[in-house]
Amino acid sequence: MDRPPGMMDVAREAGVSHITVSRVINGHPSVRPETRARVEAAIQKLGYRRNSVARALKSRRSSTIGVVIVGSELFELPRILLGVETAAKQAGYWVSLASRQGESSTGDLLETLQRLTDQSVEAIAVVADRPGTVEALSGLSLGVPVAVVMSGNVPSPDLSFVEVDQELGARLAVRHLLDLGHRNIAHLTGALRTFDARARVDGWQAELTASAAQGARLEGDFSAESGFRLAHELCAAGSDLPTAVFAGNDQMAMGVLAALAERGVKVPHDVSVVGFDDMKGAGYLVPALTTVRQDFAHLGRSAIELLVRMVGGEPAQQQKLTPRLVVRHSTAGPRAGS
Amino acid sequence: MDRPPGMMDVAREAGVSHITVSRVINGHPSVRPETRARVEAAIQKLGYRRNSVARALKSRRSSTIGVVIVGSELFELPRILLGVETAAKQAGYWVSLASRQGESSTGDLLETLQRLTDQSVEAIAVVADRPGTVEALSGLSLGVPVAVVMSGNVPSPDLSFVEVDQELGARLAVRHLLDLGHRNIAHLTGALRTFDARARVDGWQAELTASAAQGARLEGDFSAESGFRLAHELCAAGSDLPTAVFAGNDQMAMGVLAALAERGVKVPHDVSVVGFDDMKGAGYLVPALTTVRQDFAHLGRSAIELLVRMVGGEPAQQQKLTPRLVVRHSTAGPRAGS
DNA sequence: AACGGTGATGTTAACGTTAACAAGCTGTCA
DNA sequence: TGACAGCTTGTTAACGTTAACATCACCGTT
Repeated sequence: MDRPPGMMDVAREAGVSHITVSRVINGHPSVRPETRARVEAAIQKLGYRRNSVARALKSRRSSTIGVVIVGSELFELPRILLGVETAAKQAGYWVSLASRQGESSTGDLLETLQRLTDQSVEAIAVVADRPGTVEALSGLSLGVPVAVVMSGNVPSPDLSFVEVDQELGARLAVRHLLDLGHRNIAHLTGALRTFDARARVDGWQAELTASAAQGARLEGDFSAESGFRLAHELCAAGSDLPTAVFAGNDQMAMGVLAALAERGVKVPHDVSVVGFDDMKGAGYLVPALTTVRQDFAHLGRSAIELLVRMVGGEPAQQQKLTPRLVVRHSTAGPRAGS
Repeated sequence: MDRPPGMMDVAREAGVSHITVSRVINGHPSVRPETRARVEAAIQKLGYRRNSVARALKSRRSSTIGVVIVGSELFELPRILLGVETAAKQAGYWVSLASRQGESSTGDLLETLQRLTDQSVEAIAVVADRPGTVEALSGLSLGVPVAVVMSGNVPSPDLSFVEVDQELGARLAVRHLLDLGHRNIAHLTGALRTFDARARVDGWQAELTASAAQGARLEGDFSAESGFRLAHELCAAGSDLPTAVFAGNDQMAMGVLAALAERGVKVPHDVSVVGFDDMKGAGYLVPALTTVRQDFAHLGRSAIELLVRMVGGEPAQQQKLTPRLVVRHSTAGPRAGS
């Protein structure tokens, strides 16, 4: 025979019935040790492996979690994915991937989710950076637990949320600058269609008004190029140069540093710069970038752990992870004479 | 009833037998247009979706490709994954993820692969940066096509390889430096246990000896920190400072730039620096980094396309993608007086 | 000695699909 | 007219597993 051995084959080899084999495999208690040993020997001998597809069909448990990735701009996606995969493996789950490029027409999202449920995944994690996606999601009921990773703020009874507190992160960054004595703190935002960019703007704004400080806001898109361009704009604007810049993320901060270097503006002497993410190598920019660290692997892990609990019957919940300010050398007090 | 409708339900609704429904769904030619329409209406009405698990069980075609990720140091993994997912989707395949942290004990790798075949994936792509993994792989036969992504050079009749030509990339980088007039070109390598680091060393070495030039070689590990440390070592060594540094990747180049800035060594005036990868933002380092671009998405796409063809019966093959030198501002001719 | 309970094993029937074969219907040609 | 081809549709039987129920032996109890 060519096809891999099944329970029947093992059963024949061990001189028992196939159901006994099933029981051995699933660790069912009522199997005589001796029988168990015989079955296990047969399994060894034949190199039997359980057919997980048949198992999924019969038991309606696929042991698979679907992961949908919506925006591909997510720079730190791999770290999330790694956390997801690790946690899933640990919990005995598979990870099935489904990304969606381009803009989120709601129907298209639904189609992706359905493709996933067609596979009978037991739960779905949606990594989404756009509020639109979350709204689309909150409407439909798929019959499986869904957790949204990264975005928050759209409470829905059936959806779980796992996110790093972006607003808090922004506040930490801005407060750090305020503490250093800055009163004019510009914010070069990420793409405002994304959730995190908005939350960071909110945090920046809130902290600024709380301290009666001020600062310009220019919209970028998370790319280094946009940071570069906006920093130049800022400089070109002339007179009231901010003494500190809060960039939408580290990529943008890179662009800012590049632009300021081009203009001969010294960081942090003339202008302080703060990023967001703590991307790989952020500590080796020149100067080493002060930034807000997000633990992406943790994010992914939490999402899966939450989903596993939801599969077990627990209700949806919202989880906010706490970002951490990492102070390096791109921030300092404002120049005395300005 | 609570469970989703099956073919039987659709068949009843349309007044045909379930097998006709199957034929409609699979686009079988011999179904009368009128019948087809009736079935399609029933499908619409009931919101029927094919159960892909049952399909996989019966037809032994799961439409799933397994992706194993071995090293997690792969900085550019997400781009590969994106290419993989996109191509897979296009070809009508699912992507099932399985990463393996830590060092590659061969048995462990086998276990991961088997977990994948247990799911009856139709093909497996292994993203591996270590030669060890490839060797382990070349031994065993899993019964499904396997393609190795990233690593190359271990020809095996059953394995396909898709890689960016690392050696060529290194040669492009070094030749560029040679063309500029550099004769002393140091190489700060990536982790030498990885395949690409080794190939880059080879390329650097080959090009150097071909031009009777020279240069020191220091081993790093692809991290910015190692680049930083090694660049300092290089400077501390004293007298015969190289006029150019070829870093193992862009991260290391970042570290190099940081270290040189600290030492007051001007790039590119005093020393030229070349990286590898063309990571996001490489153009916004100070100075903008000359580097070798690898098209990772293309890599992922090629791997999947190759696997799909292999599923269709084509033999294994090796594919090398060509990297491209991106010249920016971190390279220039050596200082006249040195 | 008969009874009920428990623990170990087996029998049967799904899960929802597709493959293989069978059968009916239509139309054409000898 | 009958037969054969071709198109359409249906019947039956898997695929490999698990759930539900059935069976049987064995033990302690009354």
